[in-house]
Amino acid sequence: MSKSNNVYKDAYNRGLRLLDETKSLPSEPELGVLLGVSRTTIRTILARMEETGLIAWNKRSKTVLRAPRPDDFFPEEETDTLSQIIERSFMRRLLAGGAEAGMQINELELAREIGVGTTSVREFLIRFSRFGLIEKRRNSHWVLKGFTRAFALELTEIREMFELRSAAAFAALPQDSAVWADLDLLEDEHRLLAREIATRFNEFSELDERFHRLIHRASHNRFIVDFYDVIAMIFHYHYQWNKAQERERNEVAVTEHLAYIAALKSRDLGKVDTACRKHLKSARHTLLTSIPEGQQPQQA
Amino acid sequence: MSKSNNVYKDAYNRGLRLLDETKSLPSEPELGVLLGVSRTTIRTILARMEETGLIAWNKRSKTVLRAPRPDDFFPEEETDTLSQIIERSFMRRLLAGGAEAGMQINELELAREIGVGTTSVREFLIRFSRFGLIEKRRNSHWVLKGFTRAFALELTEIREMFELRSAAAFAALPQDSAVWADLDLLEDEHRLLAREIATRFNEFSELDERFHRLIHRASHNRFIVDFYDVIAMIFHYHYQWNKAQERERNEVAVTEHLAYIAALKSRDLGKVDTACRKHLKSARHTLLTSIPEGQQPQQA
DNA sequence: ATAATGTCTTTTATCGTGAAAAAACATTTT
DNA sequence: AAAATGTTTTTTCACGATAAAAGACATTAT
Repeated sequence: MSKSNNVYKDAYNRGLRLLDETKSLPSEPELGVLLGVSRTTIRTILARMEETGLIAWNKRSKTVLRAPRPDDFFPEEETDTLSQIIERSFMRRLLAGGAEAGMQINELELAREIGVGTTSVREFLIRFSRFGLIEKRRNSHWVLKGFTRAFALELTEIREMFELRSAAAFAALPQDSAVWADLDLLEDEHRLLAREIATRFNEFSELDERFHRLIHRASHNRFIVDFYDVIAMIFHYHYQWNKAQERERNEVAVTEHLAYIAALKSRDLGKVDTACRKHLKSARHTLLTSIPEGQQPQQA
Repeated sequence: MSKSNNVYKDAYNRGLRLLDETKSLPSEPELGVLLGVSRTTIRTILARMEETGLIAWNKRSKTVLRAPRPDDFFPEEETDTLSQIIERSFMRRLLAGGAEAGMQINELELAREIGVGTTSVREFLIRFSRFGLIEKRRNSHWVLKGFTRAFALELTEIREMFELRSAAAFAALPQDSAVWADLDLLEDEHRLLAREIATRFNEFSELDERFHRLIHRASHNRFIVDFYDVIAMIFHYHYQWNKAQERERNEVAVTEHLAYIAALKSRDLGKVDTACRKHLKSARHTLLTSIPEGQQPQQA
């Protein structure tokens, strides 16, 4: 097993959804753009669609024969990239207990446990190291620094610095900038979510990320934009294992976002600063209270 | 050739220097700590030292028989890590011209050109990506973003934010903190260098890095500390290819550092801020003037 | 009994290999 | 002739294998 065909399977699944909408599929290059894969993969997909009787394929003509059934789809778990699989596996071990700071990480063991090659694990760890949770000892093992209170504080310190700056840059953007329309759209989504927060509170995470990324992008600084990956990763996994008061948390956050948006639209730097600080403060507080006390970082 | 023994060769070379100082070598574990390698490697080193008649080795006794000659040392280029080799090779291509922004980077081609496996190149690129100069297209090639004016501006923006904060944290450190002694030592080195700047100006880089790292460490924030790696990398390579006005540049910088150090020692936050800003401003200016104008980033 | 040396086992670093996917080139269709 | 399809080549991704290096265990010396 040298390389899984998850790119094909994922694109195939997404391709199935196109069948509902049209009576015949567009050209191969067009499909490639639509699904974000190469023509090679598109042709593999079309070949299978023909095989399973979904379409009749002859050169340019790709006629839809029937609507896709649930069993036409590849199972979800087969569409994940290896690095997603490794990441999930690793994060589960890290957050779902038993991961002490200072612990050493064994590439070979991890690889065996997850059932993948060592190369993939190595590459994952290298990529993951930028999150500041692990560190490599020169030609030796990796060391886990732990998801500690210190980590959360260091993370939020940078986050606050970056976001305050980005928010100020955002407010200073000219009126004809496209971001204002994006902001309006996000505002509407926030309003909608606020109204139905009782049932849809779990949809907030995704909205939250889009909102903050929009703001960070105004900094026009790749280091600031990229740093949001660290924040997003931490929030994503952390709140997956910590659902305490999720509804209340998100309800408060939506309200703060709306105030923050209003401040941005006022373009009054003072108001922006206040609203931003208020939101960041409660975000930090939420994160910190969810980390057990007394957990001290063990540094060499 | 599955793995070069550069760890051994480098440790061996460093080990040779120990022979000048003593008549007999310490125990194997002690040597391991001294040279930063495992006992396995120490024993390989001792075996060779015995073979070449440098020492007489019998269990605990490791008597020095003769002083090492120049030809006892392994050639410098054999002591480099693969990633160092790849990095140098890559940076030469990047900085020494011909590297347009938007250009695509081919792992296989790079690997062939340097004469290493693709895995090592891949791992290097992943590690290197945190410097913000390259970017990966999802399951496809890497794209060079280029060492442009925009890059330099984004880099210095973060640098200034981080250093101002670190400097303030430094000045606020209690009098009994060990850093003040470190600062005194660095001050002495600066004074010494300032006196002999005419001949030793090329030694400034190394001192510069140590000084700024000391300050950044005061932030107690891993993201700030780690970010200095980006700065150090850029400065290291950039000034290796750009020696224009090196002496003048460094002369000014030494003076600014001394003022900066004095400000820190005064523990007056206003003075620290002023001195720090002044130095950072001239550092930015120096970096920017060395980048050709009109070179625009090509973004998708 | 502590700390060294001697020996054996495990892990890391790197390569070559092969399938998946992308990209390039050639041919046909509109 | 522009854009599609058909075909071939190249590149990326991931694995298992192997030597270097680290680490663990057993034995011996002080």
